[in-house]
Amino acid sequence: MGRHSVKEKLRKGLWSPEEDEKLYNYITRFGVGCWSSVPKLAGLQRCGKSCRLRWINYLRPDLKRGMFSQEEEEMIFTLHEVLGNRWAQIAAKLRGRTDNEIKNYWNSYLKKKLIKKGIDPNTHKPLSENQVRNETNCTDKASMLIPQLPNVSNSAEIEQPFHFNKRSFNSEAITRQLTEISRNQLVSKQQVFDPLFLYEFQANVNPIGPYDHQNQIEGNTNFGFCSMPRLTNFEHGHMTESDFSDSSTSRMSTSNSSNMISHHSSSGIQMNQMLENAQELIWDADNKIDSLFQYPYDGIKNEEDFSTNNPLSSLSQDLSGENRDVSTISKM
DNA sequence: AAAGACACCAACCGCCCAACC
DNA sequence: TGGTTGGGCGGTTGGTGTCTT
Repeated sequence: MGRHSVKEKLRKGLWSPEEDEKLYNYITRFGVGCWSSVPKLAGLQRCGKSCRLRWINYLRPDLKRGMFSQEEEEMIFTLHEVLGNRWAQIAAKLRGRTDNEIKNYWNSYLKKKLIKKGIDPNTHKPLSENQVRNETNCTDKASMLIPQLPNVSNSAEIEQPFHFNKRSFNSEAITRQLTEISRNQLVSKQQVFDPLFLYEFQANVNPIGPYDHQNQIEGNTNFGFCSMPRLTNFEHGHMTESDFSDSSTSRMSTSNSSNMISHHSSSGIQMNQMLENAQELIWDADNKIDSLFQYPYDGIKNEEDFSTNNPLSSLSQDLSGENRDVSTISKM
């Protein structure tokens, strides 16, 4: 930071749709070479670092965003127990999620949930009674805001409407969903090609092939940027019920959207074993996690096994006893 | 209806490390 | 070998929306 010239007037704060468009167009066209040169080449009044962050946390086409699935919550919980606050490493195991997103989710939701369960979010060990009392006092209001939901042990139950409070069902949340939809519209138009292509040509920038990126970009000139989540997209009046459910369904169907996740998920036995393996390798977190995920995955093939054998299952169920997805709300 | 409290999250900050010269 | 630069990361902040009183 602070390495740019003081004379330069660099913008800060929220990104405008125009800025997003410039950055997106530039990266999709030329890939990422040197972040420090990106703003200049893309015509942005931002520092390279800011561009990088914006791309990684928001514009990247392979971002999943939306609500976290049960599997993802379990993954985060398990990984955090082993890795601690190494959000980047945790994010690396959750494709489509950013470290920032996971960090925020942890701090705003999972942490409180753990405390409420009497578990120290730092150590993942039970809090003493005093600690529980103190923590609970500190987070009473927050706890009350966390929806009290029935445990969900199978996907069918997830489909059922969950109890929600005002906070879990508000226009802000929906607006975020809509923003996500808008962003997806942008991205989906790009996904006539390999969604991961960017990574490929980041490594080997070639604006021409193997894809004709220019044509793709030019063919996508009418995508809608929506960079400021809370200011979008009602005003456009484009949100139809089908839009809404389509998008939420895509997130809701964890069998689809979390294929990537289930790729990392496993049966309870495997998960248990993985955790044990990981804990034995505590001196080397990277190796630990790699060992966690070195097993072949074919999704959670037996959720009963998972629930029965995974020591974290009861918590996980409680943690993710809801699938806080607007699709369930939309059914109400 | 208004003001304060609270929650969420995008973005920033500052540090660290590796690569380069 | 030491200085500079760029990228990555975790912690923190500030803006905004919602809820409560």
